[in-house]
Amino acid sequence: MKLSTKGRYGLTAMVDLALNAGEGPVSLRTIAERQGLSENYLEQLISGLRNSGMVNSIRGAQGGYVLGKKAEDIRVGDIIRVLEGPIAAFECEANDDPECCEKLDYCVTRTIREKVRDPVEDVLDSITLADLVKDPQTMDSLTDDEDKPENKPEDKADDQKEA
Amino acid sequence: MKLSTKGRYGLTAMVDLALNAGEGPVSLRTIAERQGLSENYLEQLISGLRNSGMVNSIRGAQGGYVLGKKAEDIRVGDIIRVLEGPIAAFECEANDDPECCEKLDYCVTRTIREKVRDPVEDVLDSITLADLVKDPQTMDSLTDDEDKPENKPEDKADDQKEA
DNA sequence: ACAAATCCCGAGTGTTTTAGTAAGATATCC
DNA sequence: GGATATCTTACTAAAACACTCGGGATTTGT
Repeated sequence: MKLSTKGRYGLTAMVDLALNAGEGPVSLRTIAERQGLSENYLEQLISGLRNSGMVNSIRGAQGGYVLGKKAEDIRVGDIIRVLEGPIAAFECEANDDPECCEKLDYCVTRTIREKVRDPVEDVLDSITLADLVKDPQTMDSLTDDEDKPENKPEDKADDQKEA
Repeated sequence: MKLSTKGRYGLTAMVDLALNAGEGPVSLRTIAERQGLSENYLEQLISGLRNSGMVNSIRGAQGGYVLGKKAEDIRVGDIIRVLEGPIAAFECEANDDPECCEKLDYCVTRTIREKVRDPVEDVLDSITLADLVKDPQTMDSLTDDEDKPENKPEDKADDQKEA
């Protein structure tokens, strides 16, 4: 479930681009250097973003990349989908027959698929690049927690590695 | 970003268990057969779930697994975290120094991390196993909540302080 | 025209993760 | 005691990951 470097680097690059929108193209070398990423690797990642129209490229010296649309029209979900494939994909395990679920009394894949996938995608699609470069307080409508306790629940249910 | 089979199989098994709650232990073989999964593989996955207290095991003949808490107290986010590690993890790329972001004018990782991670986790944590086994229409409150700003996912009397 | 900068593209590579299989040990019911 | 289960560890083929590398195409400045 965690984002791989593809998603992280790509999202980072997009935010960098958004921060520098309207100031001419930004080269991959510039992004790679100030974000501490591999330029060559970033090249591969951004090609998908270019193909999907989220960035435009300007070739040649003094070239680089610019956002292909307004930051508020680029959704985080779109970026993730391009870089990492479908979000929270649940596929029927039995086979590709869409009716297989009907035959199995206990096939729960479809239920999970319908109920979990969409809300997650909705959240990612509700956040745009513009949201990511806005000042923190304007993000409150998304996080909705000005009085968030932020207490770490003491159940450490996520470490089966150590111990 | 997509769930691996670990998350899918584990979630599927948990839903299966929830559907059969109160009817005695369910063996992995039973789950594996009716969901079309590998029993041996499922064994490995469920051990993490057991260690975190989400399922209890009964050994021996006629043994199996039962939910360790009520279905409404088991969050999908918890299951995913146990099986797949932290959700939507963004780590600082530079190093582990929490102050590294302060030094880089353009380090955007922290921004993304804070703004994207929490909403996704919130969604996953707002869906419980009970939601997944409920009839479809009762799930509407989760999927079309974009026009109800007042309906924040308040802590619905969940005591995640299990002994 | 030429060199430098830059995007573009595909191939190659070491490491890690995935998605299991397999086998044996332990515990419980009948 | 035997059948049924959980538990635990070890092993592995294949895929994905996270790059590196080399070369080609395009534009800019001189």
